[in-house]
Amino acid sequence: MLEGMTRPTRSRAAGLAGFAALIADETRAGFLLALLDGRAWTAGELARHAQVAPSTASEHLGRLVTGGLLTEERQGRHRYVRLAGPRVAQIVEDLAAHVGPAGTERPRTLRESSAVSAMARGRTCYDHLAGRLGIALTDALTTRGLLRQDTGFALTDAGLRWFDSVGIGLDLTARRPLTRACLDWTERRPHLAGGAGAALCRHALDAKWCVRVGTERAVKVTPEGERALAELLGVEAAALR
Amino acid sequence: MLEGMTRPTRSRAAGLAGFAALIADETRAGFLLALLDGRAWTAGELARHAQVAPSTASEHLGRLVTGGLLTEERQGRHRYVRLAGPRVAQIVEDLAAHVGPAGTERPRTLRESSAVSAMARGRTCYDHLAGRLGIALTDALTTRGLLRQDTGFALTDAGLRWFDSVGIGLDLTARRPLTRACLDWTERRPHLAGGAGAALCRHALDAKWCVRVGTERAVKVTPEGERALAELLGVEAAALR
DNA sequence: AGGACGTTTCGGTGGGGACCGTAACGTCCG
DNA sequence: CGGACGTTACGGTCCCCACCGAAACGTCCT
Repeated sequence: MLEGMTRPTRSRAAGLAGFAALIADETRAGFLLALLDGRAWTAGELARHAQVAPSTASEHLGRLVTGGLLTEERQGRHRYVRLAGPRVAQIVEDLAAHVGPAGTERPRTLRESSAVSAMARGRTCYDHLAGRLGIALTDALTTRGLLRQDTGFALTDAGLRWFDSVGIGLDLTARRPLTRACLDWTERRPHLAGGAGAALCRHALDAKWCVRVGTERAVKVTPEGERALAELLGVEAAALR
Repeated sequence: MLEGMTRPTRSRAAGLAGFAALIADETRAGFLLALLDGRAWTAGELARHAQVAPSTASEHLGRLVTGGLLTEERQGRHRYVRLAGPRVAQIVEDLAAHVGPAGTERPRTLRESSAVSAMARGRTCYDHLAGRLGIALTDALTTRGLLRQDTGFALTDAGLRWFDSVGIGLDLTARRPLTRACLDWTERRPHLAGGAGAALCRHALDAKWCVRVGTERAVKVTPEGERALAELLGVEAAALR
């Protein structure tokens, strides 16, 4: 029996290939990685970032928006784009994390080197915290019995109370899962993502526990942040450096 | 300041794009979807499945193996390939699930239609169970308090005892997470994956709770399986049809 | 040994798409 | 109103790569 793919299977393959093709271009991949900071960028900013002509960037953005990876907002003569949502961010993260170890190249200049080490110390990963900072928080939550990792990756009842006591609201009714393990590509270990990770990150930035540094995704912990994290989670300052 | 991507960032973009390019071809995507059944296929089988010349399939397999998506085993004149591991399977699943709703096309013939409905009823998803069967098991575990989904996606202590009592061994020391939510592209809901999902699937096949049907990933529940699932988890037979 | 079969290598062809420059279109602002 | 600026539409070029067939290479079996 000359058994080929049935048509629905073939159609699925075409869809999968088409979707992957949106990411399978260095310029578009650069856009997506930049947009992993969770903010909105203009077309021109992305063009300069990826070092291509504005017309080229415009075409790429058209494809990414049509393909559902990005959403756009027009404001005057500007075109702002951002990742279409947590689902898309997660896919890009997962792919980037899988590639991470192999695709890494050593920094050559001082600027590059310090940018890399700032990213490794702490950064945002779309809407949650990553890098050593993200790992330190995840570890602290775990050792204090607020987060369980042995049977999955879930907050405990004590963890729910902790978020409440700190004043970080969690939406337990959201369709989005409350916790999710996001693999860190600098630390090679999972850190807290999902609704709770996003809420924690938002609170950390609002309460000035950490602030964005530079133009990219890097963040650094403030002195107040060190105090708060030591008091609330027993995080040692050394783990944040 | 003419701020472009730093070299490490550029390199990450190239790596991400290169990896995505491995999936961004309809033939290779078809291979990967076929291999999501978790078994090893020969080069010729995949060539016929995707309806390309053997030489073409050979080239594609070379790229997928080099790129780390597949592993190969040579046996005599045969070249067996399989997905390189759960991590790769998860990435393909996630991408396919994200594309799923848009890329679907209606079946035209009776054969196609019955194949589709068999897949929707129950199938393997690399190493765990999916389709209505996977959902039914996940729901049953949840309503019986063996699996918690509200604060993440994790087995409870009662859940650990349940697996033990049924005689399904779980490796609590494995690097791989015990539970993970895998989004089902027919049901649009999460089902149990990860180490526990794989162990459950293996046991279900070993104990003949379900058997593979057809040449693809579809499985169907046996009468013994219906009895066992009703007794052990309170699953009603109607939920499996 | 010899034929059948699964697989691989190689050369050649064709198509898709990434890129740019130019020109046009809107918007903002003096 | 007119110039600066961000963005887009278009035409054209170039390169990459998916594909095939033919031939070669191993392996299995008789």
